[in-house]
Amino acid sequence: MSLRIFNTLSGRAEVFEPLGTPVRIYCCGMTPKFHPHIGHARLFVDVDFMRRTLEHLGYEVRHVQNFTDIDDKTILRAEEEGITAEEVARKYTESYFASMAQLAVKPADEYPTVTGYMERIIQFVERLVEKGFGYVVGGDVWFSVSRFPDYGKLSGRAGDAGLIGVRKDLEPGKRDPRDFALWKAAKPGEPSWRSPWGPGRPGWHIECSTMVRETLGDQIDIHCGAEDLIFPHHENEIAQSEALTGLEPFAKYWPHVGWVTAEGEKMSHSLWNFVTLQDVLERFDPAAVRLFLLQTHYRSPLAFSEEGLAASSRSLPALRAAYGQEENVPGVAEISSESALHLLQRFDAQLEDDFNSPGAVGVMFETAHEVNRASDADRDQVRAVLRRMVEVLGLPLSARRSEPASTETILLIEFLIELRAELRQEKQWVLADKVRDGLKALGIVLKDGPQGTIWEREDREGRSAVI
RNA sequence: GGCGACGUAGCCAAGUGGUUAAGGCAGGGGUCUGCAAAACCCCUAUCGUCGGUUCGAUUCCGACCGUCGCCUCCA
Repeated sequence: MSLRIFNTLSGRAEVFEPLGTPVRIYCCGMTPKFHPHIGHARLFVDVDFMRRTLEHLGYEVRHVQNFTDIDDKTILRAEEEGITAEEVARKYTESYFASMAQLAVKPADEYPTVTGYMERIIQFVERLVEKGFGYVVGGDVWFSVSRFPDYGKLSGRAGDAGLIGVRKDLEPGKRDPRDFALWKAAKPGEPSWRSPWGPGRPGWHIECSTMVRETLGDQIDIHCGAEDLIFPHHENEIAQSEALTGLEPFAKYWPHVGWVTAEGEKMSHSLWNFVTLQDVLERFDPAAVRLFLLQTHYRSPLAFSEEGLAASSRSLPALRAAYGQEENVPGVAEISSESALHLLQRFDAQLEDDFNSPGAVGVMFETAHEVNRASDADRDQVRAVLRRMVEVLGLPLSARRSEPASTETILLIEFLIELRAELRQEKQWVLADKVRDGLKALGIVLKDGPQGTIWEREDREGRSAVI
């Protein structure tokens, strides 16, 4: 088997054949104009899962993700908050990193920003003008779509069809309704940068073309982002980049991540119907949030729901128990148990089928059950495989939210367990149960097993940890 | 209007032209336990509707119904 990736460019899944090593991935990041919401989390968790899959399958990966730290929205937000656009970008970029760390999203290798690449963006626009793909009107620079015959190949909006829906009222100076801004002259009071065309700032699409080229090269393997970026953003990126370099494809594979909806509608900052990640991570275990997101395939629409999050939370204790605590488990390479290897193969097959995370999650749960079913001889091996699966899915199972219990608390609990053991020996069931119920009320759960009684702390929705 | 996605058990969600249609949550029965908890075993789906192709379709094609999205800033 080999990895297959759905490519928006061709409209079907294709066998993944990288251009070289490392595999170069660029992901359109966020505009830090507010706290990230669940929709952002979905994109970045899914992309992180793709990256982990590639690494698991033996590829070396170089992953770049940008921040659009200056645009109309950050400027607007700055006015609302009474701070500078720069401060807005910094504040919400920090919020992004805080939430992503909780979700165990691996950091990208580089996080370019618009402001950090301003000179090179300007040079990129200059080259496009020189080559006749851009034209200057006043302080604005426009990309001339008619000069790029391949326009529309990603989104399927070509020719006349592409015209429909484009803003009807032609902006002053535009020669063709499809043309889009490479550089926008600054309005009074707006942040601006000096350029050959006067003070202004980059159009929305040129930043990504520039940053891809500067950080990864003229042609890359995978360019991802959310579905809504297909048109016009990614379409325009292709036009700019391929026009400049004369090389195609600009990016070989274009997987696009689907929506998160809230109450039947697409969740978005502009509709104000979003749930911030901060808020969700406050109320639910980060591992449950990540699991919830991964339980839907990246291309399918995902309906946000508290019930879904709660269901994912409830599935964690069993998974954590099978995952185990401190035990040393063998490395995946040393595994000989046939059932363990078979499970891993089935897991990999799901990954290779266009990053089928729900399928992979299914195999992971089967593996967790197999840990309990396996013979003593095989258990560690199955557990090792389970741990690898959890790692590839990136579930932060071992992250612990609550404060560790103090030594005194632990001694006290152990004393009560001893006391209860004696009561049980004397068949003083009422008193023994009173101890157990009392601890339960404090969030301490006792479990009697063949080796004695163990205790766990129940934190939040369905979360428990052996301490 | 143009382009596209989706409709599988109570809920969420994979998947397949023909043996038993994953997995999670919820529910039911059982084993274990002093009772629980955990764990394990078992049970719960004629795959939106109507046609067509086929020896055979939930899976392919068409129509219809329903839900959602992009075409304007959007992850």
